[in-house]
Amino acid sequence: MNVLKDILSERGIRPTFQRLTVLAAVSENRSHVTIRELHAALVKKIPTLSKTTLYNTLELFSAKGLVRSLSIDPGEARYDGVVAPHHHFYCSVCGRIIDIEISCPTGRAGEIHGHRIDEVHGYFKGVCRDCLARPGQTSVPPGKHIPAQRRRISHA
Amino acid sequence: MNVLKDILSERGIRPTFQRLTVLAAVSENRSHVTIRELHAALVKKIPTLSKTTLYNTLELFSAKGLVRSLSIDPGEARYDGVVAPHHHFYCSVCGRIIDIEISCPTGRAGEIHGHRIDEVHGYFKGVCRDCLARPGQTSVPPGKHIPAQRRRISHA
DNA sequence: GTATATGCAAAGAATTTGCACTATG
DNA sequence: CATAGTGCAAATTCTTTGCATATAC
Repeated sequence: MNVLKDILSERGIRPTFQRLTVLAAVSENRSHVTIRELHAALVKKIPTLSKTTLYNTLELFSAKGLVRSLSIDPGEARYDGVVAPHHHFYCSVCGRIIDIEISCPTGRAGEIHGHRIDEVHGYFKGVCRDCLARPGQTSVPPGKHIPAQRRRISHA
Repeated sequence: MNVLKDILSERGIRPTFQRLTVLAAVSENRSHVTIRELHAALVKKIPTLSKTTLYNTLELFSAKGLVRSLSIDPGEARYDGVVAPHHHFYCSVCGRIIDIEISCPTGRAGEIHGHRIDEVHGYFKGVCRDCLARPGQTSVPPGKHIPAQRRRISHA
């Protein structure tokens, strides 16, 4: 647990209890959490935790390169604890995000046409293997956006 | 103008005046418009045009492959009239989106690890050439998100 | 002790929904 | 005429802001 404290200190971030808890959650968890999910999970440990703190903390972490902010899910930001270059697959049926382990050679350049590149994002949209297999869901039209509220499908 | 009508009819979309106007605007305009921008531009032609219709129309067009919905700009969806595969560059200072004319070979596959791929999105975040050149703006920290309201910078 | 972080409540903005009205085939 | 599209207003949801309190150094 002192490792996390060092990670923050090294980057000039005050290691508060909230920040350490968030960093632990995002690092362990291999998933791509939303503020909402993270808040729901962490209020169990910190009952007074506010979403404001989560917004502040995750933007700070993102600026310091500790997490990556994903704009895949329309209408809700997601955060990835894995900073190493990789791509993502977004399932338009269940809303799940799956890691795709390829990296873009072009992004390494650091600049394109004079524009400074800070981040490289690659993602694919479609229907995931599980949703394709699930009967009655096979004919989902491409490009259809499913709002967050009615997208909760368990992949048990 | 009858060409646009045919484009819609061919895909089983009723060619209403609103839809034809939207299709014309998105096709001509090489930019990546938001609902807000599109509404501001089109109320001049159709004073009664509602944002609801724009949301409906653009989602329909996206589902039919006439436009591509971009989730690059955090907090606001953008629509691209160019469907051909290409990437995008998002400037975190001015919020502008610039086309990057490279295409991803992996995306052509149609499927990855059993997941069906409908769309391929690649984008880079950073600071654009113009904003780098503008004095006093050169030290923008990477990853910082600028809300839409205070991001209006003219590139005249 | 001072600067910074947290948390609450309220404000702001994008998107969705319900329903009456209108236009298309 | 019947079906499908449009538009208004209200509701929802995500995100940001202001300020008082609490915490780290």
